[in-house]
Order: sequence, then structure tokens, then C-alpha cells
Amino acid sequence: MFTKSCQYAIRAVIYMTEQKESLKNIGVKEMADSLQVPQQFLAKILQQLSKHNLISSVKGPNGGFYISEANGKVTLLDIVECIDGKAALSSCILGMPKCDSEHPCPLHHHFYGSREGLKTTLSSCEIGEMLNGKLC
Amino acid sequence: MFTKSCQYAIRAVIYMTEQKESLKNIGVKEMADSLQVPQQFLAKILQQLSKHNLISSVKGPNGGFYISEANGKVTLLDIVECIDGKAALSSCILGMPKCDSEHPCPLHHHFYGSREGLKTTLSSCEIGEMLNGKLC
DNA sequence: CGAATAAAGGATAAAAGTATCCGAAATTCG
DNA sequence: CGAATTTCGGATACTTTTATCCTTTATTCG
Repeated sequence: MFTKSCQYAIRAVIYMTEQKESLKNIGVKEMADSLQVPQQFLAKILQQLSKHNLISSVKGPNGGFYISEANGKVTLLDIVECIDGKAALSSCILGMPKCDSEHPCPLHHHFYGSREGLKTTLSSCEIGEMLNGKLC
Repeated sequence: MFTKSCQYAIRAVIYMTEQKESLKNIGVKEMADSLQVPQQFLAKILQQLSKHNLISSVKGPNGGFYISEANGKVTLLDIVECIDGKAALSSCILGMPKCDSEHPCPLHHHFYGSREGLKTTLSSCEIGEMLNGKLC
């Protein structure tokens, strides 16, 4: 479904929203330890999210990652598309180069609904709302 | 969603059901050409399906792959699980080692439904029925 | 300023998935 | 039988993903 990179990204973001009370920045080390994922690999992923302004970061002592006001509108769909690419949830399920409602692959109609439902669910998960306790 | 191997497998099986009228066996070359996928790679995949008795095959001249009576009950879910593994559609969407309704990951409840729906759709696609024109 | 800290970024290595090559085994047909 | 055909099976190469290593850059604090 999702790549490992993407799973780590989602888990890290959820972890960050759960640590909201502690108003300090969260370091990669802490996250990697808590989530039990490889630290350097997670660092790359967080940097990618940060570079695309989905989360925020500060360098130096007491630095780390945090969720800014502007990041509040970011959704889980944004996270997924940033890490796995837009095609991950939109390209043909059978890998056909051209597949849409007019030129559908044999399974197009059977899976279009659940794919769209998935995207709807992901796009309804805003980081800002997750900070307030409600996940989706 | 599915690996390329799995996409090829599904497409090949669908192709075979569409060629039912021509009562001859279907060779890898014909399928690879029609589906525009690498022939040797497709061969491996078909061999794997054949070894697990999801499709049937005969060697030699005029040989190839075919769908036996017994293969009629095989579903697309069987195909997917044979190629991508059972975990592909059943393991935690966030990759957590233990994730079930009692110890759910943060997204478990949000995606359990659509995952099960996906599996239900796939398991309702029997090869035998596809031979008769109805895909799912 | 200088040392310590933590993200950023480049390079490399390991693992998994994708793809190709080639010979062996089985079957058909002349 | 012998040649041709086609799946079967092992080995190898290429590509992407996953993971690690190490240096640079920015920031904090004494």
C-alpha cells in the first residue's frame, strides 16, 4: 500500500502531533527511538517533508522538528504524496499507461471507488486537527 | 498498491479468460506481446501461478498455459496473494508488527473497512465466472 | 569567539524488486 | 528416433528502495 518511507513519515507526523504538550522541538533521535525505525533513514524522510514545507525544523542545540501554524492545514494525503509521489494513489491499479473512466482497465470501475475513498480519508486528516486529539 | 509482478499476473489471467473462445493453449510470447510486458519476466510469473495450481500449463509444441476446470474457482485474491504474498493485503498499513482491532495502529480503524472491501472485491472475481464474460 | 548540538546534504552500501540469459526437461510431429 | 517447440529452472544483471556513513551548515550557549 504505502512504502516503508511513507509509513515512517506518517508515523513520525502522528508522533509529533501526540507530543504537542511538550512545546519543544522533537529531534530525529527521539522519534527514531520511540518509533523504532532507523534514525538516519527517518532523518532523510523528515528533511524531505521539511523541504516541502509540510513540517518545520530548526537546527542547532534544542533544535528539531515541529509543526508550525502554517503546517496545520497539511493533510496525511499531502504527506503520502510528498514521499510516495502523486502517482502512488492515482495511477492505474494495473499499471496501464492510459486508464481513466473513458478508457478504463478491466479493474478500473471496481477499484475506483475504494481508491477515491482512501484519498478522501487521507485528505480529511489535517495535522492541525490531529493536534487537538482527533485523528481524522 | 500491487507490485509490477502482480499487475502482470492479473493482466495475464484476465487476458487468458478473454481468449477462451480459441480453445488452444496460450504461449508466453503471445501474452507478452499482447500485454506489452517483458516476456521472460512474465514467464516466471506464470510459472509461479502454475506451480501453485492457480493456472495450468503444458510443455512442448502447441503447449502453453490454460485454465482448467479446477482453476475455475481461483479468484483474483488468490492471484494477488500468490505473487505479492498474503501480507500484502493483510499486514498493518503503517507496518506495525502487531496491529489488530484490539491493538490497533492509529490508522487501523480508518482503513480497515476499505482494505476488507478491496479483498472482498478481489475474492469475488472467480476465473470461472470471468470466462463467462462477467469480470467480478 | 569557540565548543557543542542538531538538521542538511552528499556519497555509498545493502536489500528487494524487476528483468534477462541460457540450458534442461517434456511434448509434438515428421 | 530426431528435430522443433515450449515450459521449467538456475544463474546473473539492472533498478529502485531501504539503510548507513560522514561532512557541512546553522544555531545555542558558555
